[in-house]
Amino acid sequence: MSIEIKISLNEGLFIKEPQDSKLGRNIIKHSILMIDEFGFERFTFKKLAVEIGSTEASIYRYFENKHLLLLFLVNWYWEWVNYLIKTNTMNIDDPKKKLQIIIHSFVSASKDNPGVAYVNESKLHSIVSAEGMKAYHTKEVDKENSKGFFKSYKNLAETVSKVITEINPTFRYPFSLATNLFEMSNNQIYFAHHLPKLTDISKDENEIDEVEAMLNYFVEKLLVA
Amino acid sequence: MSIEIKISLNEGLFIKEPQDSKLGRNIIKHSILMIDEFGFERFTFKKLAVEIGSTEASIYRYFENKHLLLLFLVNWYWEWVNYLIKTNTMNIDDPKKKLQIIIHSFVSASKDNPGVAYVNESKLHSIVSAEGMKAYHTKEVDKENSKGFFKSYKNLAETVSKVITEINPTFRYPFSLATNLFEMSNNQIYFAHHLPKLTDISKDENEIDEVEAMLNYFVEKLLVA
DNA sequence: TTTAAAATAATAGTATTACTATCATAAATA
DNA sequence: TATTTATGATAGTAATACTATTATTTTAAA
Repeated sequence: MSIEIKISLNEGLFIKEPQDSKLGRNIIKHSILMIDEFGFERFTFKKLAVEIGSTEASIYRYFENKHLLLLFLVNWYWEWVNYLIKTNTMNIDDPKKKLQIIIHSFVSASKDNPGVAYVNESKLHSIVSAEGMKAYHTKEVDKENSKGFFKSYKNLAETVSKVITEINPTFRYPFSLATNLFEMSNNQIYFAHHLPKLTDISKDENEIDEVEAMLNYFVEKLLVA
Repeated sequence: MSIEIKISLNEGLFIKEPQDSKLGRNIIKHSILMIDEFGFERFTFKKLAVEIGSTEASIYRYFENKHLLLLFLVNWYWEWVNYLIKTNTMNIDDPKKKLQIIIHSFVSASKDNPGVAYVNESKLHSIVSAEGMKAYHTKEVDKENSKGFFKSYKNLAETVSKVITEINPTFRYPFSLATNLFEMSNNQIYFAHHLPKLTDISKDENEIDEVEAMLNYFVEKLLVA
């Protein structure tokens, strides 16, 4: 017996719910592995089809194109982080403690978690860190935004901004700080791995902990000190 | 009579220096306009060639591919911001004042400037804000980094981090803060335009000034208060 | 001013990508 | 068992991202 988590996402993100069939779950699973391995640009539906022993046509029955597949994965991740935050802060009253848990979730949504069989949360985190922003840096943002394709990120920002406001009701930039904590977390981890001169976070060691400490320090200074 | 600025960039970024010929400058000029108009994904050398009345083959003599062209433009922008910072802080002693000027340069490297004939700095700023991160979020980062293709960004981070350290010598994250100020500036402007629920910056009005005020506030809190 | 060198244009061609369409077969369900 | 539904196999198209070749124009040197 096990607890099953199914994350529901905006129906416009897919043609057919991939989480409800074996092939669909296989698409999710192997697209995560392959995007992480080859990068988004070099990832194609053709390669994915070969990998999972299916065909391009079959994959196109689930996702309109690889951009929407990425958007699906990124949304899944945002929802996942939201879920982690909700469950882990549920019984916590102190908003400062809550924000610490949020920051911990941002930097390590991968570790310690039960997880979903067909999602490698750790690799999905890498993808979000390395490719996530490509999901909303396109000429279709406005159209896609009106369809609610970024709802999960907005929810996340909303959740975090509320905690920020709880800590300091006079702070004027709760949403900007919320998104910046998330973006900065991803960015600085990415920099530590690939462009170390752009960050103070050291590679190879426990950069996760360092980023966490840094974000906590920033938040302390901005909201409390 | 006029002052001419020529920004020299890493020679690996291009096959033939585009700033030294009419066609090259045309490539720069119209690629900026077209990437801004259509977005990076939909921009192609074919379309650019038609636009400037040249051919794909001719453009390929200047740039290996469109990714390297983007990297060229983004590097140009980084150098340009660096140049603005240098000239505008030259006679300033107070490091806090210097950082204010730096922040001003980040948010509005477009306005008030003399500029270069074949570069629309304002649109280039939009491109950096919307597409800039794509220049280093690829599977080739490490290889390209070893070739020095991100030198200009590192220089910028170095310059800014020094000022940060001048303000507060005990601050432990000068590089992370430097890059974050830059990234946050671009991000929050982009959010204000396209995903307003993710930011506190209001659209349409003078979002530039708002972002500037926010970053100044953050810096004040983090380094001084 | 002629001549050679260099830059650009014109044209063609290839492999890959991002799809769409059709039909056959297998699996699930009524 | 019949029938809908999902998947597989196969084919095909238009666009993209190049490379190669040859012709023509521009520039610079002799």
